[in-house]
Parts: sequence; C-alpha cells; structure tokens
Amino acid sequence: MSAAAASESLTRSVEDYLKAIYQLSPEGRAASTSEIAHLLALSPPSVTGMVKRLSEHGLLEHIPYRGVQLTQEGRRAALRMVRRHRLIEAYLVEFLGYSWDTVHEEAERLEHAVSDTLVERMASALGNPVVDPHGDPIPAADGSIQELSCTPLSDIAVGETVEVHRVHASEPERLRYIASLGLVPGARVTVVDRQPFDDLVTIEVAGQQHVIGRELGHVLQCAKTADV
Amino acid sequence: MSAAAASESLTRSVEDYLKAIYQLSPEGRAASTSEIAHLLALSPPSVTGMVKRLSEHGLLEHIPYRGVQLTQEGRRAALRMVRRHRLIEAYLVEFLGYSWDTVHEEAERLEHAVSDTLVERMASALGNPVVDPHGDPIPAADGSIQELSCTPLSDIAVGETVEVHRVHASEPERLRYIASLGLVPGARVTVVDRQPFDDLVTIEVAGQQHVIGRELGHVLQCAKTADV
DNA sequence: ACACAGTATTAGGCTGTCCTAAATTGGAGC
DNA sequence: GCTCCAATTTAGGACAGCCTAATACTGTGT
Repeated sequence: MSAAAASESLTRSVEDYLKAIYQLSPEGRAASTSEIAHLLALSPPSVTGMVKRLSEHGLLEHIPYRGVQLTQEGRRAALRMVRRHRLIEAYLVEFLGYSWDTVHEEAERLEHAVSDTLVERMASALGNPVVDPHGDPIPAADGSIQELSCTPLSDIAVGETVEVHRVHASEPERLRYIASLGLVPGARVTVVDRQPFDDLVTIEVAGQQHVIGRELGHVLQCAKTADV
Repeated sequence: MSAAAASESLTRSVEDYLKAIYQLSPEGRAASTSEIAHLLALSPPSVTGMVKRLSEHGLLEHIPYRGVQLTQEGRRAALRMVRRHRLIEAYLVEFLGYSWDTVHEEAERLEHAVSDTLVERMASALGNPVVDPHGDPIPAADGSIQELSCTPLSDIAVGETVEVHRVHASEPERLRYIASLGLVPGARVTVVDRQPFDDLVTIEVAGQQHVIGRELGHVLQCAKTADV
C-alpha cells in the first residue's frame, strides 16, 4: 500500500506538515502532536486529523498517543521543501536585495509555488551553494544532506575562540538583533566569561563585548575555526 | 457594504477568477459565466457559485443570466495580478534562462505567491519594463495601464510592412512555432499576399515567406514600424 | 405569440482543512 | 496498584471550492 502513493502533487498544507515534522525529528526521533501544532500554529485536533491522512498516504507513521515519524517517502518530500526554502532564501539575498531577517517569510510562500526547474536554475545562478544565508545546509537535489556538527555558543568553554556557523532563527527581530551584534555566519567569537546560572555567557566579537542569554546561546551554532 | 471588503488577502482561486474576468472584458464589457468557466477550465455552476461570493465581497457585479463586470476594487485586484504575472515572466526570461514558451506556466503559479516587495524588486532589477516578453503591456504599480493600439496581422493590407508588437498566446507549442518563424516582438513583417477565404495571408519575415492562418493571424498583433 | 435551443442557476454532494468541546489514554507520583 | 493531569484523540461542525443532475430563464425564429 505504502508504495502506491507516490508522485501525486502535495498540497501546501501537506508540504508544511512534512517540513515541520522533519524539523522536529532530528535523528529520526518521533515528533509529538502538540509540537507540530505549536510549530504550525494549528490546534492539536487538526494535527491528529492530518497526521491520520498522511499516514494513510504512506508519508509518515503514526503510533497513536506516541507521535509520528516520517517514512522514507515523507522524508524525501520534506527534504525537497527544505532545499527549496534554503535555495530561495539564498537567491533572494544574493540577487534581490533581501536581508536575512526578511527573507524567511517570502521563501515560506515561494517554496510551494516554484517548479523543480526554477529551483535548479536558482541553484545554478548561485553556483550551487551548500549553505543558506543563515548557515543552514542545503540538501542536495538527490535528497542527501550533510549536517555539519556544531556546538551551541552556550556550550563553548571560557577562553575558546570559535566561528559562528549557523544562526537558527527565523524571526526578523531576533535576526536583526543578532546581526547588529555582528554574529553572522563566519564571525569569530571568543567566550570571555560565563555566569554560573541561566547560561549567560560573555563574548567578544569584533572587539566588542556582549552578554548572551540562554536562548541566543542555543540559536548560535558554532565550531572551531577552520573546521569544515 | 461594498467598501467594507478591502484588504483581506484573496485566495488563489479568487485571484484567478478576477484575472480571467478582467481578460474577458475589454472596455468593461460583461463576461459570461460560460466564458469564465471555459477559460478557467471549471464547470459553469462552479463559476456561478464563486461569482455570487465575489459579488457579495464587492469585487464584481453580477446580473443573473446577464454576466459579470468587475467593480473598481475588483479591477484593481485583477490588474495587480496582471502586473505580477508579466513582471515575473520578464524576470524569468531575463535572469533565469526561461524562454517565452515555458515562462507562462511558472508565472501562473508564482503570481499568487510573491509579495509586493518582491514584485517591485524584480521590476527594479529589470529597469521597470513596460512590456513583457510577449509584448503585452505591464500595468503600473498604481494600476494604470496603457493599451497600445495594435492591428491583428490578418487585418494588415497586402504590401504593407509592419512590426510585431504583441504575441497573444500562452501555449508552449504555439509559441515555439511562432518563434521558429521569427515572429517575435520587434520582428518586421511584410504581407505579400492574401487568400480570399479563411483569412490566409502570406508574409515575408527575415527574407522567408510563410502562410499564416486565421488563428495565428489574430494572435500576432502588429503596428506600423516606429509606431509606439 | 410561442416553442425550443442554449445558457445560467439551483439543488445536493464531496473533499480538504480547519475549529471547539467532549471523551480517552498514558504515565508520574503516591 | 491507583488516581489524576496533561496530552491526545474522537465527535461534530464550518467553510471554500469543486462537481453532476435537474430546473429555470432568454432570446431567436417562425
């Protein structure tokens, strides 16, 4: 049964669900109904209903009261959306004057409307980039993705100097604040102090010191310089 | 009542209806249910139903059994879609390697997904063009549009030389054929002969003679050279 | 003046996606 | 092992859009 479902085009809603579930299940962990509902700003019953339909179509597996996991096919569809989204973001920033804080919303709509042809043309125009403007890796057209291993800034030891690789946020205000501190992908950051509570770290970037709280500390994914 | 409806965003379907009705009513003539149904590939009852909803929202006026006409507001929304569509086509041809026969379908989907911001950025990148790749005029952002007066090729007198201004087709096969004859906007065409029946005209373009039938004769909109 | 052909509308249904309110279930803590 | 809370699912409903079949209208031709 599960094999028969391929190739009919998915609705916008379905694409959003698959992308959300993919994002909620690193390492193939199961995503819960309420997590999905929260991420998509829907009610939990709506999610239960859709999840049931998607599992009938072979895109995911649902163990009632336990959560959902994408099937191979669902994962493929989700990665396709992630590729689209990130390439569109990269294209808009590179060629149409978007800044990284405004690009997410536009890409969120376009990712459902572009053809595969257009996506690949944008990729070519960009020189087939491997990361988007936030440093997130762009899945290849064949669905492979290599997650680069990063450490949240909040886990970096005092005295270490690292490079910001990914900035895991989509809200414009947050991104603008982060950019105003100079914490864009590629920036070099030194952790100069750490508070014993609340994961507060003091960092130095571009000669300036700032204190970073728990949330931003997790949003900023870093790695040793010259690491991949 | 009619004024209260503004600014809620329109659905894809609604946008398609408005654009179709706009295209079917040159000079504010009324469009019939069956014309709309045919253009959108829907059943007439579906059109009646939607038309009813749209007239409740103040986007058009419906006189039962007589046809529909856009209101000011509906016309504005339709022109917005036409602008989007034509600018997207121009952008894709100019920057992403699309040819005029493949670009329509892509634009048809994108026009519903782009933001006003993106449309205006594409317009700037293009240098604010006034016509799209098919020679169709692009409405201004304020909704004004100047229709250039053209004559169908089938109405040009024998012996006259004219310039192709607009090519009013969207089907890829037809457009490819037209392009293969060199009949792109800007091409100079001389009518060398005309059959007494079926509107067949013999033309010369780029030193080659071709016979053009009734349909293509209407698709090819021409004007005297150096006419605007 | 009237019948009829063709067009348009009404009636009744289906699907996809969402919602709120009311059960149900699983696991934490006693 | 039982109780209870929070998470989840079921029940029941709304709305946008679409369809087919049945009915109503309009204008044409005689």
